[in-house]
Amino acid sequence: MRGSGRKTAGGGNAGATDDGGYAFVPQTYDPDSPEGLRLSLHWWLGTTDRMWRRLLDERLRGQGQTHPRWRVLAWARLVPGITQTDLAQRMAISGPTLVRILDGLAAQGMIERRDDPHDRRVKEIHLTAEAGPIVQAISEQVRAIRTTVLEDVSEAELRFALDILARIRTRVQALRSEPGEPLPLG
Amino acid sequence: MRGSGRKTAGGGNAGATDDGGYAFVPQTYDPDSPEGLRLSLHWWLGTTDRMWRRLLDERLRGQGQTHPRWRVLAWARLVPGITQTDLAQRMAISGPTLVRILDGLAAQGMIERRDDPHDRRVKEIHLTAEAGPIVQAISEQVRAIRTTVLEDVSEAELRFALDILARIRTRVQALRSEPGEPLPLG
DNA sequence: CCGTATTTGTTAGTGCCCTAATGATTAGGG
DNA sequence: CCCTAATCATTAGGGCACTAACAAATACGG
Repeated sequence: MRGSGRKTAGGGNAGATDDGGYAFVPQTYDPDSPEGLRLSLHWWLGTTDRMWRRLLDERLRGQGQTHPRWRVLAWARLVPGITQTDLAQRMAISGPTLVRILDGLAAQGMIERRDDPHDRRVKEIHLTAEAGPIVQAISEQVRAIRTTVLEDVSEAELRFALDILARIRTRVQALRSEPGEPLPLG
Repeated sequence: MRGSGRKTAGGGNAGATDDGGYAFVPQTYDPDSPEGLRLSLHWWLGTTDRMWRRLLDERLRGQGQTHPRWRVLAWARLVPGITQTDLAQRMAISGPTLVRILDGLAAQGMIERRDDPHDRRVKEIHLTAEAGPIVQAISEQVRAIRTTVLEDVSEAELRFALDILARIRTRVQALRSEPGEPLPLG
């Protein structure tokens, strides 16, 4: 079927099952060694997230939306009149990135930017009247997908996974704070 | 400092610590409820991956590289003469995406595309001579970062996390195979 | 009160990711 | 043999993410 064997040296724990092309892990190490486990976790963390996001984008495309656009709509419903700076922080994206997403949603007529009466620098984000039922429908759909995706993970396992992720983030942040010495090769 | 309190309704489990703006979780539910746990896991799965990737991009920028570019270089070293189709599958990205990355690396003189002598459609990807020491240095740096990031996660926990991620992917794939019924709202 | 610093949102430019469509080449069936 | 189907790489175009630089407005210190 796929990958006719040409130049297929090295790693990859691909079995016989067709997983849509997500089997390969670039491992030069024993997959059961600590080093191989760490490599695998990095790989599958990113790959699992990307697959999940792709599923959402696929389902939302029928409603003319995408995952980032949907997140804006969800926040705009939860906090009517939210400012762009606040929104960007909550979504953990930069200001310019948010501007593009808002431009697209405004062009669709889903949101509108209103001037803040107290501070003329600020703009309030509001859902339009037409957006209401669409946001409601997407909300239920997204929740159903999330429930199904995590159906095989118990509550205790969810807490444990969250704890592991938090430990990883702590280390990542510690490294980001460090200067990061340059490599010794011009 | 940040988020002066204007229109700060709804969720967010932001504490007093400055975490760089990654604290907000869009929760309309009790964070300790199963629903809130599922929402949190989805959020932190994506956020943790993005933070880790950003750290790598930041450290690799000094070498004129990025995370995706580095992954190409790693594969090209492991499988000399790998084809673009094979490479795209192993990286789990699309063909056109890979073409752009290869264009950038070729412009840097890090890789070169050679014609396959047996099949004139195919092109072999090879590292250039100058790339060798750079790839070696980056390899060690990336491995060191990965080891540090996962320092607080035991081997048993790594296996457990990999198992949970695999269960999630199984469900995601099952949903992607389904037709995905359209929402009932024009 | 005035000049400077900060905040808000924008544009410009780069990179990565996708789908759809195209050209070139190879493989296969009648 | 020839015509069609499949495969490999590319181009075209859209969306999301970033940094850098900027205009407008507000806040603040002297």
